[in-house]
Formats: sequence, structure tokens, C-alpha cells
Amino acid sequence: MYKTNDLNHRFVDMDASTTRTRILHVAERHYADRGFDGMSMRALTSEAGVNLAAVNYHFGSKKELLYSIFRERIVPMNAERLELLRKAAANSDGKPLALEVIFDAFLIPMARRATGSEGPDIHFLRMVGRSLAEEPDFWQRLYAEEFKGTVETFRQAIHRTMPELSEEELAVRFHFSIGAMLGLLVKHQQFLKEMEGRPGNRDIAALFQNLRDFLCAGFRAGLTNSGD
Amino acid sequence: MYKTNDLNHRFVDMDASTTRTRILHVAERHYADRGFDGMSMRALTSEAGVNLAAVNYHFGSKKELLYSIFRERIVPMNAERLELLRKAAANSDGKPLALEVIFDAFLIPMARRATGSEGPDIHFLRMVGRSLAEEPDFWQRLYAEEFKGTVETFRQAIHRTMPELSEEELAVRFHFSIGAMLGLLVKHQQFLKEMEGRPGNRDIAALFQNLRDFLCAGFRAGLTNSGD
DNA sequence: GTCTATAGTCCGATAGAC
DNA sequence: GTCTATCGGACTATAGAC
Repeated sequence: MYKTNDLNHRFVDMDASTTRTRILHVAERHYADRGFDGMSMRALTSEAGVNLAAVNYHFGSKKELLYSIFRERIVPMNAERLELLRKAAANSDGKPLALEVIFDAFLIPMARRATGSEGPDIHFLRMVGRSLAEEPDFWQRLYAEEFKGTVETFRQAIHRTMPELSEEELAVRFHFSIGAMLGLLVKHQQFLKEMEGRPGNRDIAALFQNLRDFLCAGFRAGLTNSGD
Repeated sequence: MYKTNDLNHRFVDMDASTTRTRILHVAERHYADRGFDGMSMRALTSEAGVNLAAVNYHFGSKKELLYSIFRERIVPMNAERLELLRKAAANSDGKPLALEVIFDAFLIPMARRATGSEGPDIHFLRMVGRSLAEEPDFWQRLYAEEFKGTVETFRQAIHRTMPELSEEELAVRFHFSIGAMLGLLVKHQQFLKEMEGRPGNRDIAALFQNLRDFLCAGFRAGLTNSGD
């Protein structure tokens, strides 16, 4: 068994002391800081305190290492999103959900992962943000595998809430929303630092609430008496 | 005279046949496609039909080449933005500008550069989008040099239009807007291709108008009777 | 100002001992 | 499963002829 990045290995060795997990955690930060071409397996393994050859032993290649990181982070986050949406729908008596509730279901699992300055999740959001600017081939395989279903479910939920919004308008506005989210993902640490100590200072949870309100208003642009 | 990337060389040799300009134009696309670490001076010079050593002769280094590209594109774009804002203010009898007018002044110079599938500007927008995810050191020097004044002028214009929005709220919403813009910058070609031939198909100018309306609505979130 | 040739460094991947 | 040692190739940058 040479390559071990198969499905059976998801979440089976999250003990932070294993070689495999040490690599995953350091790689996350290195990718967020430098991107795929900018990160070096030598620097990574050196900092993680593991041997250079361990990456190829455990993951097969640099690229497969990155795929593994994304899968192991994205799958539970999207599961959480769908579960929040499902619960909200279960409590709505079959009525369309308020736009705010839909966006909260999408944003809260993301915000939760950006809260607190410790923990391995802290670099994941910058990673996702960075990945959208990288080589389309690299990202699009991951997108097709892990994101498409979730995005489509949310798209349908919004459509039920705002049926007067054409399919194309909805797609465009969803696109803008993704951009605004990613801007926050990539820059949230830097942004919070800039606001630190200033009178209107706010934490990451407040920022995500601001984002939710901003996006909901954007979705309702040009429409009257709609969206709740 | 070894390094030639000084101010005197801005816009003096835009003749597409010179070695210096051929390098600039190809580098733009390569950076947009692969990022700083992913692009190679060998591949670039080979495709541009110039010698490998020409990059260091004309620009000094790979990094200085990138700085030159940004400066030579960003400076006229931001000048155009400020000019549009200035003209609008001159026609407003001293009254605050409508939010839509302010955003148009910011977005139209960008949209104009994304219109048409030919021309050297076509890759610039993807470049700007990509740069925000790159090494902060690299980007922040450029941001401080070339963007800060423009952003501050627009921030003040928005403040005059929406004085009830706190400084911090304005900063946060401006931040979200930048993210949404960049999302469109990075993905606009791919996005237009996806919508091609579908009933609600639209061109890049329409997309930027959609973006303007989306952002204006987002800025007005939670406020009543405001923003014009 | 353009070229060839190459210095010097770093890279991802792997063979093979243990 | 972890290690050393190294292969083969890519990179940026530059020296020096023309």
C-alpha cells in the first residue's frame, strides 16, 4: 500500500501526533501563505519535524496532499451547512425560509472555523480563498467533487424564497456573494488586526453577521416586498 | 543604466514591437494564469520571442517586472476613476453624489478594461484579482503606493452620501464590495462562458451593472431613506 | 541592446537501507 | 514507517562576447 490518500483514511488518524496529521496541519498554513507553487515540501517537512520522504509515502504527491487537505476540511463543513439548512426547513412548516436563515446556514459553519486564534482550522479559510485564484484545473476538480451539491441545494432554497428572481439573476448574485465571502476569508485576520483597538472594533462573528446583512440586501436589490 | 523600471519609463515605449513591451504583455497573461511563483521567466521569454536575459536587462528582476506591470496598468485606471468622480462632483451643485454614481465611477474603468476579447488589458483584471491572494508583502507595497489615495477618496465620497453609516460600518462594507469585485475579476471570463447561450445571457457591461446594484443595495442594508 | 553559456540554488520524487 | 542520499530537472540571475 503506497498511496494512502483514499477515502478510508479520512478522519481515521486525526491524532495530532501522527506524521500524517502533522504534515496536513503544517501544509494548511503553508498553502494559505504561499499557494501551491510557492510552498515547498522541504520547508513543510522541516517545520513539521518529519522526513521529506514522508509526504510521498503518505500522500503520493504534493498535489494529492493538497486534495487530501481540502477534502478533509470541506466535507464536514458542507455537511454542517446542509444540516443547518435541513433543520431550518424542518421548523418552517413548509414555508420558504427567510433569506437571512439561508445565508446563516451557509456562513455560520464558515464563521465558526474562523473563530479563535488557535486550532488547525484557522488557516483553512484563507486556503479556500486562495484556491479560487489558483489554476482552474486544480480547483474545479475539487469544486465538482465537494461543493457542487451544497451550492445547488442552497441555490434552490433561495429560489423558493425569491421565486421572482430569474435563474440568471440568482446565479449572478450568488456569484457576487461568493466573491464577498472569499474576500473576507482571505483577509479576515489582517482586517481584524487593522480594526483592533478602534472604537467600532468587532470580532469575526460580528463581521460574518455584517456580511450576511450585506448579502441579503444585495440579493433583494431592485425587488420590493420580497425575501422573507 | 542597468535597471530601467523607473518612473521615466512609464508609457514611453508602448510600441508593441519593442522587447520591453513584448515582455510586459506576455507576463500579464502568465501572471494571471499561474501567479508569481508559478510563472517562469523561461516560458515567458520563450513565448514572447525575446531572450531570457532581456527580463533582467529591462526590469532588473522578476519581482520588479511584476511591479512595473501593475504600475503601468493601475495608474491610468485609478486616474480615470478619480476623473469620473471629479466630473460627477462638478455637476452635482455641491450635493452628495448618489451611491450609484460613486460606484459607477469606481467600476466603469474596470469594466471597460474587461470588454472585448482582444487587447492587452484583458488579463489585467485577473491579475489584480490574483494579486490580492498573494504574499501580503508583495501586494501591500503596491497597494500603499498606487491604491490607497484612490480608495480613500471614494471612501470619503460614500461618507458624504451616507453620513449615518459609521466609519467602521463603511470600512466593512467597502471591504465586502472589494471582495465581490475581485470575485468577478478573477472569474468573469469563465463565468461569461458558463452563461453563454443561456436565455439570461449577458455581457460584461451588464454584469458590472448587476454588481453595482448589488453593492449599492448592500451598502444601504439596515438604513432607510438613504443613499441618494 | 541582444545573445550564449552557465553559475548557483532549489525543487519534487524515489531508490534502498534499516 | 522512517531514514539518507541522490537523481534529474527546473528555476532566477549574471558574466561576458558581440
